[in-house]
Amino acid sequence: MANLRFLRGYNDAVVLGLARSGAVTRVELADRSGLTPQAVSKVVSRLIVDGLLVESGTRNVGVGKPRTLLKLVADSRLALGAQVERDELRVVLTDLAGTVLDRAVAPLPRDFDPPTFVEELNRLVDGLRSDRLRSDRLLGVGIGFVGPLDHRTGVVHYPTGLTAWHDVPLRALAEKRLGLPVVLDKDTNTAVVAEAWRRGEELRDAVLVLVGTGLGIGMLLDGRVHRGVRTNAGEYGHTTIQLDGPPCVCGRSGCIEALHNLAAARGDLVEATSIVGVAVADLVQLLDIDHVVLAGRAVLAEPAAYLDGVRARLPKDEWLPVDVSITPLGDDVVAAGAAMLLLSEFYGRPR
Amino acid sequence: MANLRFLRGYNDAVVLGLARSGAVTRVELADRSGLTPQAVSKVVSRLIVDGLLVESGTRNVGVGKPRTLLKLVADSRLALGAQVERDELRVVLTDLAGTVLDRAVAPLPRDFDPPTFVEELNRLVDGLRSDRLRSDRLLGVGIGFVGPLDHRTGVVHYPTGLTAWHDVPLRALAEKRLGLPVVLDKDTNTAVVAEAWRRGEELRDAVLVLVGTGLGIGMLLDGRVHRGVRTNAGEYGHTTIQLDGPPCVCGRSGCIEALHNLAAARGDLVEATSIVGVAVADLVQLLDIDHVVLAGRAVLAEPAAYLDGVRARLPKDEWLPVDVSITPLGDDVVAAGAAMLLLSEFYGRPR
DNA sequence: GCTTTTTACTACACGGCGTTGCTTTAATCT
DNA sequence: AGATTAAAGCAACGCCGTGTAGTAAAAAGC
Repeated sequence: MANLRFLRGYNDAVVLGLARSGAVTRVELADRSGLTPQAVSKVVSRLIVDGLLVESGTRNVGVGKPRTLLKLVADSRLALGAQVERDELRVVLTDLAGTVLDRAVAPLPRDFDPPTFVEELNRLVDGLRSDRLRSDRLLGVGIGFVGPLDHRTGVVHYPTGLTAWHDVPLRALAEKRLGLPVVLDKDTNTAVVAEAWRRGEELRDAVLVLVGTGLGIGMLLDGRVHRGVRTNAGEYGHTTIQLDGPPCVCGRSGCIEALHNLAAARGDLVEATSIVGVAVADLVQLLDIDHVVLAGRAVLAEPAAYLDGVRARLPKDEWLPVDVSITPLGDDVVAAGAAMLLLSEFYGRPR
Repeated sequence: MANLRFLRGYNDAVVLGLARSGAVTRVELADRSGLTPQAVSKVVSRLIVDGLLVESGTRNVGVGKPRTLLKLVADSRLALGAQVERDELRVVLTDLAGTVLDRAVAPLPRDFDPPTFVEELNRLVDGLRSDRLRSDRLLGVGIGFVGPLDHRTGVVHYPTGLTAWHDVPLRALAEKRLGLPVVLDKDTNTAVVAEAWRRGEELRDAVLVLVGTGLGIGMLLDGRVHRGVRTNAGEYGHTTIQLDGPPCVCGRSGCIEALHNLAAARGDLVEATSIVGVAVADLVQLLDIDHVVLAGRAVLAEPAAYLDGVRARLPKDEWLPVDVSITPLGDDVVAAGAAMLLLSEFYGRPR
């Protein structure tokens, strides 16, 4: 279905998305969005009334009236984002521009259960929002969890190592306890949302590779996060890369994750990064993406080695340059992305 | 950009897409599209005026006025589709429902050049359109070509084995010679369009695996064909599946295609189909799709074996059933999909 | 220093979109 | 036969982006 409300929301999101990249003018917005100048004027005035944009000076580009610069009011809306790992909970506060303003980290007990988790989440969230936060600016909380889970219904299915989590309606539980809107997604997806939200239209086809104890990816395809039929896409760690390779915990053998972890365990960094490199090269060919972002504990421990390992394995065709980088958000990428996922529910393009 | 014309085109396409699956009523269209009954009435009356739909009887579902059945006028619009292989050109005529009405096949000379090809294409197209075709119903021609090529600009880059094809603006050449709108896409993409167009909303996340001399895939993700930044996505044949495997023509080693072709060459059908099965299982995990369609000369020669090989390797989790099938379009799938790609340019959802 | 030109931006009427509220039509139920 | 139920159409409406025309503010020309 598509109606006029959809139309307006869509165009508002397009303009706001362009404004996120930095100071712009109405004329540039019209050029880059394809909207007419009048439509841009209307959209911009709506956004100014809502406090999301402000005029900030002028820019002269030749003869004629100088263009009015428009700037995002980054702190007009804020969101919290949480990363849930098997041993740790991290919550960050970000603004509309995707800047991390504050963070809190707490350990989680071994094999924690849902009530324990929700209480701990509430404690960290309260700590972050009490400080300087007028509550009307805080939009909600995003949660990046390990899969499998269902993004649409907000239910955690049965993550390995967390025995008390079978079909837990986490979004509903958290919304009730926190009194705030909550969105739930896989950690790899929130991580790629972080990159997409911050870099805007520039990033349309990208993969974020999260290398920790496992190896998962978040896919941004044609500007949208690809989640698959059951929010389960991105399970790349258990892709076969050596048909007759060593057995893996997943039951199959020769998986990327198994080979990588074996190499890493015996201290063979070159081999470990090379396996990630081959795997990423395969992805680039399969999906035809132009950006690869590396993240996760393993990568952040040896960023240069992983960068080299991946870059060395990529196809060298000059007409297909692939940009490989380490996430500038570091350990915050999953939590910050969860916050931006929530921002995008309010200010991203409607579905 | 999104304006009112976009809005109308979008809703028209939604309704027409639902009507493609078979006879429907306005009430059902409203339910399934999310549009209000009144909006559906307006859309339907537009489509009836354009000759795309007709009322055809009533269906009684209880008390009250019976629902009016609406039927797609399948032959109100027609399109031609071409498949270009290294030794053969195939052109088919399809209607709005995706039914193949007629076909023509001709051999192509070894390492044919663009002018030769365009002439041969024109000859086959003329043969098909002279017969019974009032030209106002024929919308244009779609071409499924081997990659790499650029779907947006309609330029063929440099397919291996065709030395005269370096950056050839095939879409422009063909449009000029045929006097019809032309779209160009990779053969794997047109093939998956064929499945998507025929099966409608039912098919939203699927992969079509085309096994011939090479192994390529077409990806339908969230209802849209994923082409990647440079229309080059789907090069799955050269994905590494055996790190220390035999060298491949692509310069790397242990590629799916190399291993499959080696097994097939030595007549080991079990091994060949098993390799495709592992590769497809990897894809299902990575992309979280629920439909896999097998196609291509190798598959059509041994359909049962490939079906078994793939089904045996898929994860058995009951909550993730994956439907595996052989394309019912057989050898026509690429050409028919090219025709449907052209239909979708006119009657599919606008971008 | 004044006018002209160029460019940025906006006020307003308009056509087109889906929506709302009501009416008409055509079945079944009592 | 009348009541009830459901489908579908009609008309008024609110809101969307657009087209036209106008205003504002700078540089350029003389």
